[in-house]
Amino acid sequence: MEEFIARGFAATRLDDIAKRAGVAKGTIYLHFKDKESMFEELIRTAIVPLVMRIGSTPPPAGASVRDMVENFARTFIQEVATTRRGDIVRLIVAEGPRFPAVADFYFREVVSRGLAGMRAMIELGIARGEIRNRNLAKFPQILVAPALIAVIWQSLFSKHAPLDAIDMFKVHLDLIFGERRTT
Amino acid sequence: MEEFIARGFAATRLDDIAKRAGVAKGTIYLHFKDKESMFEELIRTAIVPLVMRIGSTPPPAGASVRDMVENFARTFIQEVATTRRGDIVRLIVAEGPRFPAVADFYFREVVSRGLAGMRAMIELGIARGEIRNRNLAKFPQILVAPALIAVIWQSLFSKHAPLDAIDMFKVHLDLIFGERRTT
Amino acid sequence: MEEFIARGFAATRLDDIAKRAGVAKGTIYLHFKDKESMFEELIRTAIVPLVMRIGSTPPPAGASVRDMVENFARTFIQEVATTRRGDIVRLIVAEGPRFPAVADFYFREVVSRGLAGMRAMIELGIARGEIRNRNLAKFPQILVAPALIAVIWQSLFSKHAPLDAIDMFKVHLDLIFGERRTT
Amino acid sequence: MEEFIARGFAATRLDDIAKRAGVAKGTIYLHFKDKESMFEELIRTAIVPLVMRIGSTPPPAGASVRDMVENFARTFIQEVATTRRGDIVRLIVAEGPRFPAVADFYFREVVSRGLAGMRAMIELGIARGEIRNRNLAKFPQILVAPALIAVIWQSLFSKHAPLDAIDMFKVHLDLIFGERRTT
DNA sequence: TATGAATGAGCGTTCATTCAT
DNA sequence: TATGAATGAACGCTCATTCAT
Repeated sequence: MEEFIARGFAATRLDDIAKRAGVAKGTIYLHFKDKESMFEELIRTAIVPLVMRIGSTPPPAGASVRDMVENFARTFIQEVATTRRGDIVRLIVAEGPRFPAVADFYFREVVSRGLAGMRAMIELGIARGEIRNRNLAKFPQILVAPALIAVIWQSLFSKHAPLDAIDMFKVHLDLIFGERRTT
Repeated sequence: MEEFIARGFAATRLDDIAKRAGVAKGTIYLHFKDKESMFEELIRTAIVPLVMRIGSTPPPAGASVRDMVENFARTFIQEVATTRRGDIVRLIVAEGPRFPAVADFYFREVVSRGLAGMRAMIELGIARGEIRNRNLAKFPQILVAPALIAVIWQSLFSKHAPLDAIDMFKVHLDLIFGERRTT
Repeated sequence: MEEFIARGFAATRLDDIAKRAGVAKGTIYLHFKDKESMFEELIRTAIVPLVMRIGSTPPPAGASVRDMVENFARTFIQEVATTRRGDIVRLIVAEGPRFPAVADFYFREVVSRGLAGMRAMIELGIARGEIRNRNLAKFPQILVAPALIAVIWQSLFSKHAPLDAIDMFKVHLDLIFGERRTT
Repeated sequence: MEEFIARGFAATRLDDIAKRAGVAKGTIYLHFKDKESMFEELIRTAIVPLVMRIGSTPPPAGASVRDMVENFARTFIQEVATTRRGDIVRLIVAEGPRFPAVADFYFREVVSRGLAGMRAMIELGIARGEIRNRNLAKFPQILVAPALIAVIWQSLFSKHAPLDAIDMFKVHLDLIFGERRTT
């Protein structure tokens, strides 16, 4: 996976994967049909812990919706956006169009579920009066957009200009939930 | 450029580029040092009209900041996000890490300028009282995040679930500028 | 053996042989030094029953030489030429030049013995007055030539044009022994 | 072609072909789609001069059918059976079953035409009273069988026991046309 | 004796790059 | 300036062979 992340699908050599895995080249073919299916399977298995790592954070009891979303985003940013795992997301963006199976899987397992979860939260926030804008439930993408931006920024521009993703997300939450008096 | 967009750097063959360009393969080397520098130059020259297309929209006289931003976003979404040009952005996200020159150029010419422009608008909005959240000026990324999301969504998931990017952006603007009474 | 017949030496995989034999791949190496010697041994052991099947037909008591030869040829054609066994002969023709040990063995065990037998018959036929051409004893190959042709035809051209090998052989015998009045 | 003859299809390496042809390996792919089609095309183009070499011998004026056939066979044996060209025939026998296109072509261009020519000669021989056995026309294969045997013998057994193919063929002709008084 | 996972040399094929024309 | 045939390094993949169990 590290090799695919570092070089992309086409530029990654089976030789390097084998070397890094500490096995002979032929051994790879005992586990995978070919390079393509290896890539797809690796992505698939890499996504599961990615989702787990996010989903496993239990919402604190008696928490406001804002706290829940903030918790969620903080976990994502700390555990994904600012680590090598974030590059998996970038890898999917990069190779998705040429690997429909990857894009399909990602949409099904991560995107649609994640958005459904976000939508539920938004609706809860609306019901509780924490969120005023009722249309937000139609576009839960807005809620997560800055987190995704953070992932991309990290890979491409962090050395040009560091970005405090958590701070950014808090400002974003202020837009949605209203500004807090204390910051 | 079309070929690079469709297949990525590594999977694109000079043969196909030459065919599409209507020249012989050898002719390419009269204009470019090698495949890498051709890619970098093409990206560079492709970005300019991309920026032009956005920047050229003159702000309507006497417009509110919201109108200006909305105009801007509408142009971007119509002219970039929902067309093949949007894939250039995705291409940069995909190949950027392996082509620092590309990422550098993109940051310098597009991202930093774009964000500076956004920041100026945000500050104008704050000054005029249109925008309440003063912290937004620290993170102009938030302003454009949904537009970028739209680009990525278009490439990867539009066939799974179409996304009305303009509607989404309007909701996003409502978060920033406050909800309009009439929609 | 079936695998070697179907695909030739080089294109046959030990994997398939092991599967067909119902053993693990490694087990093969307990019985054979390597693929080459396995091929040679298999050919050797396959030839024995091939010869047996032909040689075992007892000449009918009081038979004419022509009857003996015809019997012999009929057995060969029915038991070898028109069955999978015939392909062993073709396999030897195909791989012989690259496996001198195979060609040597085949020459020693089958060809020279078979020709010696044919020569004896021809001489008997000449002695009994059944065969007029005394020179035939110098080239017993002529006697069996149509049978070999039948084997090759079967493998290569039977689907283009079927060949009644037994009828052909009878005509051939007519040339040697003189035409019979009744057909 | 020499390489295929010497080693068979599967065991022949493109490297060796390129080396022998004095070109780089990649150059091969400017002329042939892949190894298989190269093999098929080479066989095809090798057969043409093979046929030409035989068919070009003009029948001597006022020749008997026996003379014509003998001439024909002598040319075949001298120009094909006892030279490297004969191995092309053996190669077809060897690889034909795995290359239906080759077997088909060979049947169409060589076998069926050759047999038709032989049949015509036989019928002429019958008409002229040179050949008594009218059934021979049904199996022109018999006429050429010893010539084919000679080809195979040459490849496999000539070092064990040399075979005078021309002498053998004369005896064979004696069987068909009747023995000549003088030899 | 039997296994089958692991090996790695070797093959067919591709494609960026060169250069004689 | 333009060509495109030729190159050959490099890659994905196969498969005969080995060896720890």
